[in-house]
This record gives sequence, structure tokens and C-alpha cells, in this order.
Amino acid sequence: MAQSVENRRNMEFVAAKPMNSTPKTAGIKEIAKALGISIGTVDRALHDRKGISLKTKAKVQQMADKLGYRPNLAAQALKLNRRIEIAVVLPKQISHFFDPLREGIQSAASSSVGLNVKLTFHEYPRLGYGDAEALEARLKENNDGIVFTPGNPRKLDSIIHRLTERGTAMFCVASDAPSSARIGLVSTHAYSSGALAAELLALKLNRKAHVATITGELATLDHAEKLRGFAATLATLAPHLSLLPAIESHERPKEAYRQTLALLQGENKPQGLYISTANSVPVLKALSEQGLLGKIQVVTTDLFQELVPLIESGQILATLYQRPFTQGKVAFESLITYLVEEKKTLPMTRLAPHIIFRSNLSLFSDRVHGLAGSEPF
Amino acid sequence: MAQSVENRRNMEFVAAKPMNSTPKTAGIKEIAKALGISIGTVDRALHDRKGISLKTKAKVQQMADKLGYRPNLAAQALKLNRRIEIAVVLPKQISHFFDPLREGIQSAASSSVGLNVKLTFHEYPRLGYGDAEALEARLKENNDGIVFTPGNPRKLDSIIHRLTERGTAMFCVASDAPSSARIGLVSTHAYSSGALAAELLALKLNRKAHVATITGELATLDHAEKLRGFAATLATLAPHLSLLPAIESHERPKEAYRQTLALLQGENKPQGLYISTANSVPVLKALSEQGLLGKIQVVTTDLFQELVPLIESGQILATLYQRPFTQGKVAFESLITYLVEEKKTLPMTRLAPHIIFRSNLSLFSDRVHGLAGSEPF
DNA sequence: CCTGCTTCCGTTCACGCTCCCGAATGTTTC
DNA sequence: GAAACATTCGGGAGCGTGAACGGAAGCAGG
Repeated sequence: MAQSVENRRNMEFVAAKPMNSTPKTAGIKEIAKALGISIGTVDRALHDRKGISLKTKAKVQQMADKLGYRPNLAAQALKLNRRIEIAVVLPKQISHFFDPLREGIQSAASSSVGLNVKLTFHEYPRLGYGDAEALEARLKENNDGIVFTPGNPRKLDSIIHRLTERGTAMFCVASDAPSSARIGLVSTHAYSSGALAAELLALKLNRKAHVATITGELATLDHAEKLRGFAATLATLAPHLSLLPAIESHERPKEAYRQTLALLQGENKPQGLYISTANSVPVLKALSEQGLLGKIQVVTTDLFQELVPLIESGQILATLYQRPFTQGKVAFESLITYLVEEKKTLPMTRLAPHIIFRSNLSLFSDRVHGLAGSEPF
Repeated sequence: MAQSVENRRNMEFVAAKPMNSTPKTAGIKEIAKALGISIGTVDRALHDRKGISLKTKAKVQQMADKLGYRPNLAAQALKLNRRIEIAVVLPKQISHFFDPLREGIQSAASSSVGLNVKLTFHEYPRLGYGDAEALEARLKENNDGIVFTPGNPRKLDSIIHRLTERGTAMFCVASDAPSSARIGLVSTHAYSSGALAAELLALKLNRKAHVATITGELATLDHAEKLRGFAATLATLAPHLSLLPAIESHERPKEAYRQTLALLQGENKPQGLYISTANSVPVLKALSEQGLLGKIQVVTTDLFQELVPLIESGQILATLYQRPFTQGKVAFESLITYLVEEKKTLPMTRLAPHIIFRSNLSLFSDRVHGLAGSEPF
């Protein structure tokens, strides 16, 4: 490695990636000229189109390799100029989760360079209620892709399948529908969210105690995964903490409130509480009314206006932020990549949730107050 | 709101964002037609070229706004056949930080649609040593942009200024050089990192104790910020913990090892330790040799092979991951946006660091083992 | 021989933009 | 008043690629 000696002397060198063999990128025209054929034929050969003999196709592909053919993406994009139509079908509630998610999609769309994307947003009341109808309505349209959140996966399998057959790429966000024909997914790693909640509670609860969980809908895969992670980690890291039966609020505020009161007045009073749905307001209200805020260790999910003072004052230990903006952004980017790269990959992304404590709260609370920037968190 | 009644009936509706007024993206041609002028004039108006009256320029710009003009970047790139040349000037050490950062840049570059980007990577031994020379060498080239990490900002101010004058956009990553002519920045929020470290240590240390910090180079803004956050938060949240004088390792392994030993054998033995540089191996070695791993609460920075078992076993409380891959990706995207959008914005992004505990370690450790995906964490 | 069909390939135009040339109009100079 | 110049604008070439179109050659059947 004589080179490295010189490197050390100069204290600087160009990384030894051997990509710089062909300074000018060889285009379709160069190949045609080299073989004495027309560019139309080269185009047919390189894109596996019909109307070309196997012999010439082989010749062209060989020459393309030799010259290091790199298609001019700008010209390609300009020529194709295809308008990609994407529908976004998401619930209206919970707005502090789905609004930033929509913003993330919008932001990614408007900053997409060199392609023509048409976005349409569709809403339905809340997860599991109206989603099938909203998706069904897309059958009449002709979308290249749909971004949606499967509240109850099995219920939607059939409609997902039908849309896929129409040639629409179905992309899940926030929760999965693994048995369906969806082509990709972006969500937080739900199991890890649950596991983190357990570890955080264990940090604070050193003695034998009960802990409880309040979730949304166990039919939603994401929620079930969180509880699995929570229970498993509790058993491993904190065997002194015993887990009370999970409470399902079905995303109904009144039900959540009522069940929390029942829990707090029951015979096994919990010292720790993991609220795995973003709908935590009624639960916190019940806690507050019972004078238990700050006495019981609480880990919540996501971040919104009402949580900010509770975290600042230490009444909530931490919240697990599911990064809706980033989910939207990544979902859009993945879907676009899938659509333009000729359906090659099945993009699956599990984001790491952010843990928000008191000391890093300010990094996230700006966003909550409506100052939506385009920062990817 | 008669509409909302119908919405409830249908349980589905198109969001009332009035963005869909212009279904087709308005191009330069549409503006010309709308005003009854030629596309040449529109081009002159939109790009502040000479040879156009102020009156028509104003008219065009107004109409462009009204129609929501979005330039077709593919066509632009094709016509100009402009190859954006970007140099990446980063230290060789610390490789488990800067390697993924480079990967992030590379990944963002290869997924950019319709742009012809030429990336060249340049290296120098380590932060503060050789960076000026490496940047100086770029003066002979003609880059559109340079991505770099200012180890010692003041030392680099002059060279940054000269490169900027040559028309090269200087973009900081991982640490800032606020007094320079740099056009943008991506880094983690260093103050919050320090603050988090303090809060995490306070979670575990309930009684009066000493805590210590080991940093790299206090001339590096990023490192100084971390200590500020740490000290401030310690004073607020955990007044029972007293902070020992900061130790500067200057990123030299031997020095870090020696100073750690001195610290552990000094008269004020710390119960908690915040290692704010990614160069934590020699410090951990000293801790291990003194049999203090697991006895002293440790918060580290970043993630690499050697840390994984220590976190798994609970010997390290947590590590603050600075998301090098994401930093690289965002830096590249920001720089490209800046270059393409005619130098309008000054992009500044402060990423939230990830807190890695035992229970979410697996989300990040995959990456460490060399399975570099393109997931944005 | 012509007609009709298939297979393979060459030609040409359009995508949206930038930039140059030259026309039209206004302004100064001799 | 004509010529020389300045200012402002219209028109059009062409960037590299994809695709429509048409032409040439081969083949079968009459």
C-alpha cells in the first residue's frame, strides 16, 4: 500500500472508490453509434421491449455493460413525465397523530424532485369506523398508490386485495396488515415501544408492585404488539412487577375514563401505568381527579398539547413518540420508490420511537404548538 | 356547515384543503399562455435575468405565484446538463460515526431522482487535524457544495469564507461553525443530549454524589453544548449531584484512558459518568479494569460493536445515539435543495438524539453489525 | 406477380426548460 | 432626420430519452 504512505503525508486523499473510470456517462446514443444501429433499437434492447431479435438484444446489452451505460435520469423523467396519483386514506381522529402524518406526506411530496405527484386526502371518523367504505370508494378512481392505516386488518383484507388487483399499490402506515396484499409498511417498532415502557417503569419502581396497561383496540396489530413487548420485558427485567389485565378503551374517551376509574378503585391498585394509545387524555383526567398524578408512574404514547405541562412538571415519567411526521414522510418516499423502480422491492420500515423526557421535551413541543416545520425527527 | 352532515352520512370525504385548484402542475408554458407572452420572457422573469422590464417581471412573478408554478427539475437538469459536484470532507476517525454518515450521504445521493450528482469523498486523520488542509485542497476544484464537520470552527473560518466566495456552498454536519459563512447545518441537538444524560443519571442516582463528564474537544461547538446542557440540567433536576471538572480527551485514546484512571483514583470518586464523545472505548476499558463497570452509572454517546454487550448486560445505563446515517442523509438532501432552489433558504436542522436502552437496543444494533440498510432512524 | 401479415429496425417528434439570435420598439447622437 | 445604439421581447434549437410510426425484408397463399 504505497498509497497510504502518501496519504499520510498529504493527510488527505480521495476515497478509493473506483467509480471514476468513465468520466462522461455513456448514453443510449453512444451505444447506438458504437454498434452502428439506431437509438430506437438500443432502447428496445435495454428495456426488454418486444420487436427486437435476441441476437441484437444481446449485443446491445453487452455493449451497454462495456461502456458503463448509465441512463440519464433527467431525460427519462422528462420524457415519461408520468403523473403519479396517490390517495391518502386516514382517520380524522386522532388528529394530533394523523395530522402531522399527513403533513409528513405533504412535505415529502412537495420536496420530491423531478416527479409529478397528485395527492388526494380522504378522511373517515376514526380507526375501524368508515375505513372500509373510504377505501371502497377508491375503486372508482385510478390511483397508482394508496397510503392507509389498517385499523382492523382482517376486515380490510378483501378490499385491499381488490384494489391491488386493479393495479393500485397499497401501503400501510402506523400499523400493519401482514396477511393482506399490501406492498409495504412504515410504522414504529411497536414491540420495542412496549418494551421501553416496561423498562422505564422498572427504572422507577424498585419494589413489588402492580402495573397496568391501557390500550386502544387489540385487534389493531400495532397495539397488540406493544402489549406483547411490555409484558415480555416486564417479565424479564422486572419480575417484581406484576401486570394487571389489559384494558381496552376502543378509542372511546368515555369508556377510557370509566375503565380507568374502575382500575384505580379496584383491589389491585397499580403503581405504574402504560398508556399505549395516543388517546390518553381521559385516562389522565381520571388520574388527576383521584389525585394520583405524580404518585403513579405513567408512561404515555405520542405528544400533544395537554401532555406538555405534565411532562415538564414530572407528573408523567416519559412519553413514547411515534413520529407521525416522519412516518408520513418515509411512507411517501417508500411508495414513490416502489412505483418508479418498477415494483422491485417490498419496502418495510420500522422506525425507532423517540423517548421524550423532561429534558428533551422542547425538541418536540415546538411542533405541537403548530409551528410545523419540515424537520425530519 | 351543511357539508359536515353529508360527510357524516357518507363517512368519507375529500379533505377540504384548497390545494386542488390546479390539477396539472403549472409550467413555464402555462404562465406564458396566461399572460399572452412568450416563454422566453417568462424564463427571464423567473430567473432574474437581464433584458426584461421591471413591469413584466412583476407580472410574471405574480402569475407564477397564482398558478403555483413549480419548475420541472428534470427538464432543467436535462437542458443544463448540469452535474452537481459535491465534495464530502470528513475525518477518518471516528469511523463508527463518520462511516454511517458517509453512507447516509451516499444513500440519499443514489435515491435522488432526475439529478446528476457527482460525489467525491475526502478524508483526513481526525477532527481538527488535517481538516484545514483537506478543505484548502478543494479550492483547486470547482464544487457546488461541500459537506464537512468543523472540528475547530475559528480555525476554519477563513478557508470556509474563501470557498464560499468561490461559489461553493459550505454545509456543516455533526457540529456547527456559526460565525462562518456556512449556508446550513445538520446535527443532533447537542444541548439536549447533555440534558438527557443528566436526567438519565439523575433517575438512577438518588443520593448525594459526584458525577463526571468526559468529552472530546471543547473547541468543538457540539461538545461544549453537550456539557452546557448537562451542567444546566444537573443543577435544575438533581441538585444533590455535584459535577466534577470536565475531562478533555482530545479524541486520543491513550489520553482518555490515562485521564479516566486518574479520575477514578482521585479523591472525589464519581458515581455517575457521562461520556459525551463517541470515543468511549478507552474510558470503558479503564472502568472495566477497576471493576467499576456496573457500579458506576454510565451514559455514553453513539453506538458501536463494543457497546452492545455492555448495554445488553445493563452495565451501561443508556447511550445517546447521534444518528449519523440520518445526519448524512438529511445533510445531502438539504444541500441539494439549497443548490437547486436557487439559494433561497438557509437550512438548519437539529435532530433529536435517540436514547438507546437495553429494551430498544436491537432496533439499532442490526446496523452496527454491518447490515447497512437505507432505513432512516 | 401481387396482397397481406409478421418481425425487426430506423426515423422522428415531444417532454419542459435554457439560451441565443434577431425583430421590434424606444432612445441617443451626429 | 437618419443612423447608431439600448432595451425588451418572440421564436426556436436542442439537451437525452421514450414511443409512435413507418419502412424493409421475409414468408405464405392466391
